[in-house]
Amino acid sequence: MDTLETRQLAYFVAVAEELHFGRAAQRLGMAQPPLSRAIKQLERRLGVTLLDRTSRIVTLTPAGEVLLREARAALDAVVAAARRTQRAGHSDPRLVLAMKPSADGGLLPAVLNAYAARPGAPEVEVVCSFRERGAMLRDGRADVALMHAPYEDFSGLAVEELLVEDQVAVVPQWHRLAGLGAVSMADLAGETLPRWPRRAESGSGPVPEDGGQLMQLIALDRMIAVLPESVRGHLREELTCVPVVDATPTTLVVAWPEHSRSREVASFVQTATTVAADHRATTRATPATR
Amino acid sequence: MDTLETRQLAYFVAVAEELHFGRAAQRLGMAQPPLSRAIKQLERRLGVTLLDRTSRIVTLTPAGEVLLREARAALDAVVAAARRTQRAGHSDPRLVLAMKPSADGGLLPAVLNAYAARPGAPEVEVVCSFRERGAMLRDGRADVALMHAPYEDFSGLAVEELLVEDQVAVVPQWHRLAGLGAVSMADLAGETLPRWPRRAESGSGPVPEDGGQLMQLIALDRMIAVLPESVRGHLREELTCVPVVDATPTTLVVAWPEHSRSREVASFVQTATTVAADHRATTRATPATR
DNA sequence: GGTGTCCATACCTCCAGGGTATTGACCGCG
DNA sequence: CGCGGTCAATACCCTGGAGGTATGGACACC
Repeated sequence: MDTLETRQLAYFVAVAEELHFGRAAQRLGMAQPPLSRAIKQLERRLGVTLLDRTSRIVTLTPAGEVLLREARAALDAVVAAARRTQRAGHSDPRLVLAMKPSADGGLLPAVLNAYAARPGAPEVEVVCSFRERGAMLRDGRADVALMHAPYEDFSGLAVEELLVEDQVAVVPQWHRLAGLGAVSMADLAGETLPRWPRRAESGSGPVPEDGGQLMQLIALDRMIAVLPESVRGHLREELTCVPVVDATPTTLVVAWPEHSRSREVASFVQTATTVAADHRATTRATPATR
Repeated sequence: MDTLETRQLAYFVAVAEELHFGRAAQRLGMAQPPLSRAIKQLERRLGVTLLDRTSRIVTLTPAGEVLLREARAALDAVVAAARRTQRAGHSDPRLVLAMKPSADGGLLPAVLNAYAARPGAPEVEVVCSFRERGAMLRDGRADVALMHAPYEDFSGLAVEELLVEDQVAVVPQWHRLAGLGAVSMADLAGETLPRWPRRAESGSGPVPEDGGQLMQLIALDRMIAVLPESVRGHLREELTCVPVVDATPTTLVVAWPEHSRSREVASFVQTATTVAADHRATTRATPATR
């Protein structure tokens, strides 16, 4: 038996996500009957039932859930292959760095300068994405990313630690906590904290789409947030922040797709780690400048 | 533009590996012209030249090298998806453990017993592979593997350390080093050591295909080997071993495919780590039993 | 220049993937 | 209980593209 085709995987993912052949077909831009056939053929090929369909409702079997997970990963790998190849071929070598806005730990400028100083270093294109950086690495839209452990999913990625940051609570200046020198997590009880959806779970409460929106919500006193202390440099006037003594520290890491150890990526990672090491040394020497 | 098909990737990999359209077509079980067309179509689709062909010799462009790497990974992911799905569906849940023969650090029996004692634990099928365990995890032939850091490629895999082992030199009993209480790497100068081909490099010297063959070669005085000390328990009569004081210690790890965090795998990993911790504790209490 | 090698082109065939129309199972509702 | 509504499955047709054969054309070696 030869390997599955990506088309089949994409079809299955669509159906598994919609749990509805009609809608899935619509989403795929095709009619429903061929889709039904394709899925059935896939099941025959694997010798496994993937979906239980009672002409009223469609559900995933355990095997179907496995395939959904695996198929997503495989499709990511395929589109990543295409994208990386295109970028490797289309002259103009650029390194795409993905990051969350204002989440560079304050050392991005230094890193970019140091990297640009390297002989033969390509131009670095910085793209900002609030909650997609892992996926961007996996599917080839980005080459390296700044991410925060332990809050993100690093499967398929290689990482190198840059620096450990304590966390601070970001609050409006007139907030009850604003004057305090430090607070603990217990002091935050009762406050609305943002919900970071790990995997598209629709929980209750607001889900900020980007950093600006988050800051806006905080300024409006709708919520407060616990963030790495390097946000201090990026706060708008009416906000301030208070150290949270017992929040687990967050680690800024540089991440890249595991196998693609290109010269440019390796060089960037190395630059970033050395700059971070310097940074740690100097801030330790002159602590708490603010 | 929609995604590449696995067929195209497989075709490209074949050509890129053979660097010869005729042989690649033969290997794929098809005629040469359609293959040429398919590759050309792939290049058009990506907008990138993958191969330089001068009607005499075929070479990979840089972009082609990128695609070769990426395509292999993507194909692995696809076949892994199929295999894991089949295993998830075909009743009879078994956990497949891949290991190198006699490379269990002496704690496999305890791990298997402890795991079997867990309620609802599936049967464990142990498969031995001398130099394919990483690939077996990546393409879904195995669920977990015992591997040795830092000698293997762990990209795409998650690992958990089990135990650190010092290394010993395995030599015939009549060998000049056999009587010594310990040796250093310098003492091994001039000896023939096995070449472990990382990625199908054909270096000089013998390349043992499996452990038995290796031991045979040692017994025939054709070579000696530096291995983790837990091989002591598996040596044939005419061989002995000598600690190598300055060899970098090797770490026995349990590895599994990064995203497939199934209950069974997680449970096995947990069992293995606790058993290993116990093992470390007891061997520290009663050191050097042999 | 002849010959062998090897990739590209031209042209044909055929099946698999896709479309339309319809059936059949299941539910809700009057 | 019958009626319409919703979906997936089935039946049937049709077209594009994957694959095959024959041949051309570039290049090296003798």
